[in-house]
Amino acid sequence: MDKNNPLYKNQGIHVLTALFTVENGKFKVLLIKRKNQPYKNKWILVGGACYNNEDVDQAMQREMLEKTGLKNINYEFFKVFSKPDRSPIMRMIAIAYVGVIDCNKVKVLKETTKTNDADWFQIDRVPELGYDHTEILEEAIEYLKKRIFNSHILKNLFPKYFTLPEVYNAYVSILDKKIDRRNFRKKLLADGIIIDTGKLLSQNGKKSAKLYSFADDKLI
Amino acid sequence: MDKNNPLYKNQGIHVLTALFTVENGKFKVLLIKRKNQPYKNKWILVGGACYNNEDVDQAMQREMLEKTGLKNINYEFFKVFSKPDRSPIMRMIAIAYVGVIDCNKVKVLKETTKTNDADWFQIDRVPELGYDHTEILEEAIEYLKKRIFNSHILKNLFPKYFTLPEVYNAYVSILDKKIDRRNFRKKLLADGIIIDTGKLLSQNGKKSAKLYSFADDKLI
DNA sequence: ACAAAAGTGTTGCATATACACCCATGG
DNA sequence: CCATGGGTGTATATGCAACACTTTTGT
Repeated sequence: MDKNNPLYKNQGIHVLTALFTVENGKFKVLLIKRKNQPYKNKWILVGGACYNNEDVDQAMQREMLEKTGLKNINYEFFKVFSKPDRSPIMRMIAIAYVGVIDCNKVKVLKETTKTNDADWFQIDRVPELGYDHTEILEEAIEYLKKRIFNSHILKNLFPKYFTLPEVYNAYVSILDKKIDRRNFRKKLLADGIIIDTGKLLSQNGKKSAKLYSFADDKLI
Repeated sequence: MDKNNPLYKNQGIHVLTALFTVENGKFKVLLIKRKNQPYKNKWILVGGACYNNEDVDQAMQREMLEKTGLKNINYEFFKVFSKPDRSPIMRMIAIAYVGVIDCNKVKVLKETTKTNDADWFQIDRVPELGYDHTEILEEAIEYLKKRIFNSHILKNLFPKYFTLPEVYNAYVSILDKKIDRRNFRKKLLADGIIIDTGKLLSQNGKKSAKLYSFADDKLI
């Protein structure tokens, strides 16, 4: 392995996350705006370099903490993006993740050394993104839709206790289609994804809703 | 992105494949023996650098061609390995694939500039490998077992036409457990993985066996 | 009383599993 | 005629999808 062989010198490892939330029934993704070239003033997904003293999962946890202030977030690797020319500066491979959090728990930094804006965008109102991030975002959405019933990826979207209608509405927003409420409840309970806590939440003008929590153990 | 920042300079992208075969009912993996330090004379999985003018899939196809002389092989990415110290020479990330071929179609090079031996090893007789390849091989086997019924990954293990007992025995060898022959046939036909060609193969001392072929279209 | 939201069970269909006997051939 | 190996169907269980009415509460 010759570090100076032009065939494979100056390669870089990047990690990035399509970080989603659901707010008021709207499915949204966190984007940041680049301050400098290349893609100056373009919106992109959050991410950064993988440092030499950490593996890619650790790098993503660090980036997540730096970008959102949150620790121990559930997120999942979904694909490697490696087109040779995906970055105009140098050969850069992207290890891409999907995560879902409660945007109200987060204070996103509007300005950093590299960005001059940050915001949650409704999925159907995302502008053209820098780099190959438009493609990455599309694949991230597809991945999330596939995994939503077989993982705890939504665990950080809700507080410890939540009602069934809340989680139901999140699924509908993300999948962008109707789901049968009875089958939905049956499936999440049968698969042990959520647990009936026995508690009730009284709400004005409505029948009280049961409170559930996510199961602790990991799925597939 | 500063190429000289010591936090993330001198990173390298490697691709490697756990290349499997089944020969005489034995599940085997292709290993090569390193000629030089580090891990001199240790056996490792086949792989190499991803060049700057190709994406990781192209790099793997090129490596596969160089290592086995075969083109257009079905193989599947399964995991990124990125522990900081997995290579003692430099920071090296491994994009890992699984592939399955017919070892009799291949003339593996016994000696190259970097290797002084190459051979197919029965899975239960694999020696301790260099780098983190023992761990990668274990995960590759698990991945293959999971994917074997939902992909065409075995397509290159057989000639164009094959009999049901042949493919059945390969599945049994790889999964290392008994499978019901009737359900096996039903499943592969129902899922459209294999197609009955209507041809028959006469064999000595046995009832003639039907000839099947893999379906062309891609699965999941 | 009624509107709005939350609660809940049953049936049919499809998929997966378990299981055993007959047929062709060569020695 | 028997040993070997290849062929095949049925019955049960499980998982998934379709489907509507009742309860609570505030106005």
